[in-house]
Amino acid sequence: MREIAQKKNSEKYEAILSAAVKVIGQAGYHNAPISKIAREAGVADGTVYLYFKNKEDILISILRETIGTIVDRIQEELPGVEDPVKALHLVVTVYFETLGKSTDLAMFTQVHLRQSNAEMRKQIGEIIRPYYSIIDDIIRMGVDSGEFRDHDLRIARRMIFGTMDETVTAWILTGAKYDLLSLIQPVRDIMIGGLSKK
Amino acid sequence: MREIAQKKNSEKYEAILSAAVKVIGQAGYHNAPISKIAREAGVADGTVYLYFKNKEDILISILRETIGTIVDRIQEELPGVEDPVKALHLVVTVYFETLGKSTDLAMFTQVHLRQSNAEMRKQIGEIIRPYYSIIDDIIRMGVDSGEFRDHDLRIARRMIFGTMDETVTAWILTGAKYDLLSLIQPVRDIMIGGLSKK
Amino acid sequence: MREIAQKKNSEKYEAILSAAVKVIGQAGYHNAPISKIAREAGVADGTVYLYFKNKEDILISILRETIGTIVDRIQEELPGVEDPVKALHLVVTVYFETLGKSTDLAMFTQVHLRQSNAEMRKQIGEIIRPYYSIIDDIIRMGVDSGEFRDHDLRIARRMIFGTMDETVTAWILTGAKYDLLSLIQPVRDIMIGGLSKK
Amino acid sequence: MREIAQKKNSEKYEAILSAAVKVIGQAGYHNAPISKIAREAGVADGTVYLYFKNKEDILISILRETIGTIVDRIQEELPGVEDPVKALHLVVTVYFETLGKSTDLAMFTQVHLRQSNAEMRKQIGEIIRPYYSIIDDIIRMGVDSGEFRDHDLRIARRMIFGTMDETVTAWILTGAKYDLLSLIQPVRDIMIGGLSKK
DNA sequence: GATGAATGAGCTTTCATTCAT
DNA sequence: CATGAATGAAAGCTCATTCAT
Repeated sequence: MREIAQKKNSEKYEAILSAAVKVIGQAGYHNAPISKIAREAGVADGTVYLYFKNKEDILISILRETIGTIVDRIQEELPGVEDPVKALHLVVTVYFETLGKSTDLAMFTQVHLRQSNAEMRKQIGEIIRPYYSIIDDIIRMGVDSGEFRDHDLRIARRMIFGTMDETVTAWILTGAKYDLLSLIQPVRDIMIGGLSKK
Repeated sequence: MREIAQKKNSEKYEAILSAAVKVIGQAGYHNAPISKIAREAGVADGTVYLYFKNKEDILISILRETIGTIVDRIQEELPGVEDPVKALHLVVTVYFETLGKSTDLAMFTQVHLRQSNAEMRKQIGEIIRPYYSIIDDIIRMGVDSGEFRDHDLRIARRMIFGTMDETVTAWILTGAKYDLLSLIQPVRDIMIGGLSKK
Repeated sequence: MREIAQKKNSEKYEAILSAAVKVIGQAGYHNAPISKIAREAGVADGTVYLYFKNKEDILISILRETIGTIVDRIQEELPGVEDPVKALHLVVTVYFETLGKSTDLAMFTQVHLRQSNAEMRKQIGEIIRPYYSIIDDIIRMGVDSGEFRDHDLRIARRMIFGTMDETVTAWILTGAKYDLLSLIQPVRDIMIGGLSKK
Repeated sequence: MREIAQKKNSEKYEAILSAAVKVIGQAGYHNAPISKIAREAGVADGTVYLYFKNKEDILISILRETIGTIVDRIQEELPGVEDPVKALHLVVTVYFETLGKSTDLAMFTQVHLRQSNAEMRKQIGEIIRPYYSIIDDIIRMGVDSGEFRDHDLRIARRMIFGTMDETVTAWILTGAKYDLLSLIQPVRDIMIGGLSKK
């Protein structure tokens, strides 16, 4: 098996990933043949396998890049934020901004990524972990500062993540007819309500 | 095409449905050939098509029965409940109880049901609608009674549904190692926090 | 295997045959499931097998009855005809009248009957033989009377049959928009031309 | 869907087509699984779909090539022929020579091609049209030269085509035991008789 | 005689992946 | 590095036929 590592900055690697987001986002994982992705990327079918181990690897890679981008942005801006409410605002903002910019990417993340088997879900879980860690840190920050009640961390995290997730899914599945960013404030508020002391 | 209607109470219909929950729940929709479901149900492949129009119809039917059961139970018990907090408690309880009883069913609902195409999602949406309606009614009840803040209905609903959904998904994907029912109280509390006035 | 003989006059036997002509005539042999024929005939699927050995047997039986009717009518009227031209006129007339009356039957005979395998073709050949004999007799009659040239019998027969066949096929495949009977005269004339001495 | 065009000169394209003529010619369209054709052609099942859209496309393509060859040959030689009788002779000759050379091809054309549904018959009709045109032209030529009576064009064409068709069908269905070419002369003669003035 | 539920063989088509060039 | 022709396994679905009732 040829080496795939460190091709990740190649032009074709990026082209294939973009093509995959578009094709899978619009047609779904099981209606997105490699040949279609390759054509969209302007490469031959076989070339895809020079950059990705297999079709699943494409799915995973997209998620890794997407979540990577989100986590990077948050970790870059978060250090300057001391207010847990503002921190949560940042998390929601980055999430909504990233997915709100591209319906293909949103469809991919919220809908088609779900078409995965057990092994892939394990990998997905690991990729998402740093994102969860950030949320956990914010909750802890709020609890320490006395602003939040002392919730079970997992429950609080799931409320935050579940609310964001459901909001974006509903947005994309109803046709992305409004600006997702307009929901940052109310979504953050209802979360804060759930977390805060009375 | 032979008539499929009103075979729904037949023994074989139930057998196929149960087999499908089990096989799809464990292997996933796209790794669950009809032949596997049929074998599990103890019938011939062709028999499946005497009871279901096609493979998608099985998926939809399972959801309809599951959500149907949940909605029925809630609508049966809800009329006697006047406190919105208790009403929400009921909703969470029925949801967690139903899915907490069968990991196959939970896997099916939380994970594999997501493996659907555009057309199926439309049907799924219609089946789930009454469930959303119940949640909306409870929110309105709370707002009217002055207990809840006057949230955007959709935001509030998504927070409630997203939180429950994420909670069950996390439970099932981490191996269903604890009793889902133990989370009813804290999940309800964090939701109420998000909805309530300070 | 149960006895099928002598059921041929039964009401259900006729009902199934009629239904088969209609269903096969409209949908084609391979799009005419037994279940569809049975429903059209108002009987259960299994009942068909009390009257016919299998699906092919239905096809054969229809042809036998149709050709039988045609041959019977011709043989009934032919003895009074001494002019070979008039005899040929009779043959064409009966053929066109029989098929011109029912587009389902015409589609069946001219189009869908062709969907047969080697074994069936053998049977079809035997059923059609008496029809060929009649045509042969007429040609001989004309040759004996000095009206026709002394053609190779088979060639002449094929010209006659081929011309009729092609005429009816063209009529039915172009939508049966005109009266088939209007072609009796010109078709007969061109045949006679081919057969006659200069 | 990958491009199929212009693969028509490929070696495999020809191999599949030949295999299809053989397999369908011997077993019939509905008894000729793609797998059998592929094996006969020495390719994998999937390869067939690189060269043909689907199974019907194979049928149509064979006809197109066959009729194409016949029409091409006739149109090549016809311009030099001014006698309508000789022209008709040419038409019969080319038809009989082409089909007389290969019993598989004859079986295909005369028997199994009939196993088609409505949509395919439409396409078949269009492919055959130029062949009909040639016959029509010859008839007109004969009428203009005063050699033929002024027949209804369609009747005359059907007599010609029906006679040839029936002749070849009878030849192939009786086992191709004699040389089809020996029938050119008598078949032509009986046609000419039908067309000519007394 | 009649029913119709049940069977299971069989077929077309798709597509991830490989590998000779 | 790149190509794209070729592969062949895999799966959903239909339907002629049987047989217990």
